[in-house]
Amino acid sequence: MSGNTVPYQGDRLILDRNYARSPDDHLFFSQRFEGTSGPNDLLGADLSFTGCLNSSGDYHVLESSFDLSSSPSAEDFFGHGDVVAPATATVGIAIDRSTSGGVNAATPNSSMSSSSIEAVGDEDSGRSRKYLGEIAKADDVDDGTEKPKKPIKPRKKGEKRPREPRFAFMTKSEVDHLEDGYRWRKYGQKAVKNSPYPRSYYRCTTPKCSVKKRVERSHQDPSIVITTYEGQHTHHSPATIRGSSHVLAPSTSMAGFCSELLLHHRRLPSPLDVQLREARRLSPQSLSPYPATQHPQCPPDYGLLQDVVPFVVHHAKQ
DNA sequence: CGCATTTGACCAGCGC
DNA sequence: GCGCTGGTCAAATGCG
Repeated sequence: MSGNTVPYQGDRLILDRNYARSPDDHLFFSQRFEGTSGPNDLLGADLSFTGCLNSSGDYHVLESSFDLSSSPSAEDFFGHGDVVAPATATVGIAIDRSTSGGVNAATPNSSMSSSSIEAVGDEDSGRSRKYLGEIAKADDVDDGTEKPKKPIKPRKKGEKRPREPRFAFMTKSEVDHLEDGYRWRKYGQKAVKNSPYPRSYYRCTTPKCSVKKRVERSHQDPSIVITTYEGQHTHHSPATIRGSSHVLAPSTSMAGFCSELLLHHRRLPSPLDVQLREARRLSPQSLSPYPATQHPQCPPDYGLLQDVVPFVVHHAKQ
């Protein structure tokens, strides 16, 4: 795209490349921004930094994610209809590590995307592993010997571990683990190379739900939390069942993403709002066609939320 | 007591 | 083959 993206490319690319360690990680972006970017241009430039106002990294981050209206593939990703304005401190990064080779939109919900979402690989490699481990343990009982600490994994040689579709995004937040309406159990934490902040691993506590998410802070900007969802929820959000959320929770990781946006957004500081208004003023055509408080599908009092929520709800209902 | 978190160890994949 | 790193497991521990 244009050269004005270059100055901001640096730290953001570093940040994101920490995520995209394998070619598969790039898949989604490569496809989504095909024609505007080289295949290895992870997100940089081509995520349209139009309307950048100043050197605020956060703001550019916003722009990169939600300037969907100017992206030729915005509808490919979010489905047809309204486009959301960059009115949140959360930054979308789509990662699809599907091994199916297709362009699985990382939004595993037909209501959000017309792309077919196929089951990717086995149900849950980790769970399968555990399951196999349990079998191995059962076998160990027979010989009466001290069982090995780790189960034997009969995975075939050269068989690549299948990956669930992933969807990652960045959120400016002081808390690491954002509420998204689902219940998560932390099952691990690891130090991340080149980052002083550990990465936490969470798994949905709902039985038979294989969704996982990773949460880590950006070492570039510690105020940014990077959350990566993997897999699809097989159930509704408990929060939705309780009727405590505006989000319709269509049982997808995208729904989790959206609800997280929503929930988190209520904690955002107001300066962001100022930035966004200014962005609209300077570059209205690249942003939402609607004023921040007058989105046609949303009551006027939601403030910035409506730039995100109506879009989500609208598509979730379809 | 049941559930969640912590944490050290293990394993797979990848690059050299 | 080896080492590094990410991802996961599971026992120990904490907490309500």
